[in-house]
Amino acid sequence: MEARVLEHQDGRKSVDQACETPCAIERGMRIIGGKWTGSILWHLKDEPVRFNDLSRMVGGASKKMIAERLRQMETRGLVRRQVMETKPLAVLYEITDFGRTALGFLDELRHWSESLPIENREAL
Amino acid sequence: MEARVLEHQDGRKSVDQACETPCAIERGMRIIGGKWTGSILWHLKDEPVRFNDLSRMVGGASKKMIAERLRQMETRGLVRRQVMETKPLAVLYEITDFGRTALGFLDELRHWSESLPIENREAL
DNA sequence: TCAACTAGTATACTTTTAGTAACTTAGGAT
DNA sequence: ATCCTAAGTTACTAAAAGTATACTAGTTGA
Repeated sequence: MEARVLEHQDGRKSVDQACETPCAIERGMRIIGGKWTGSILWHLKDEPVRFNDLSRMVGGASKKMIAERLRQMETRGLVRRQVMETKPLAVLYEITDFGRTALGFLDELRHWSESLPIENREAL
Repeated sequence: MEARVLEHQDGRKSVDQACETPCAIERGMRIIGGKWTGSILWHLKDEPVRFNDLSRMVGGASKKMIAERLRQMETRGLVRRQVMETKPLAVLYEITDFGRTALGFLDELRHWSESLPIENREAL
């Protein structure tokens, strides 16, 4: 993280401790920063939610997107899928303990986002 | 944020207070969650940085990406571009006070990301 | 019987984003 | 002359994300 620019005697430059490739912030963003990922996780924070209810909650995202994200989040261990063998079968998505560890900064992000001036909100 | 599922007498369902379209978390992600945006901002936290130095610091991103992101961040008020009329002209990018307000959760994200188990780090 | 629900999948198509690589314009050093 | 630097831009390609419709197959209620 502490990248420093070095200047050689011959004028060439190089960067010490550059983020070779994705540094921590970038890696984190790739796990939690995907479109809809944060929203979905947030909506699961209180209780397990069924697929269709979830897609109703996350306005703007199509079922295809919700399904794709949920698969991805499942393989990454953020959510758990459980099938309830009830009459009209129900599939519940539940946040995992690991998923819960991400709620902290999602909440910070939410606060930050809500405090934004109008012009920044508009600029979605 | 507090979406609730309502069941009507006739069996139809709807969601109360659904995230009509992008809720706070989603909006925030669209401002700060773009690819490289977080990294770039983070690298500006200590001091203004020149364009090429920045692109060396943010490994993996091309100059085109850095330039695009910087333009976007500039219009969103996260960074400021200042041209120094020195012999070989220098362009400095500086974080704004507004940009600074985002450093809090970027740091949280960094902590979270660094604490991830290997299998999640690999899954970039 | 009809319509709406469940949890998706399938298909097709468009748009947006990300990525590479080469190029520009101008100065400085070897 | 030739190469390096700065700060980008341009052209093109590839991949991701989006839309929208239709479909499965079984359930429930009017």
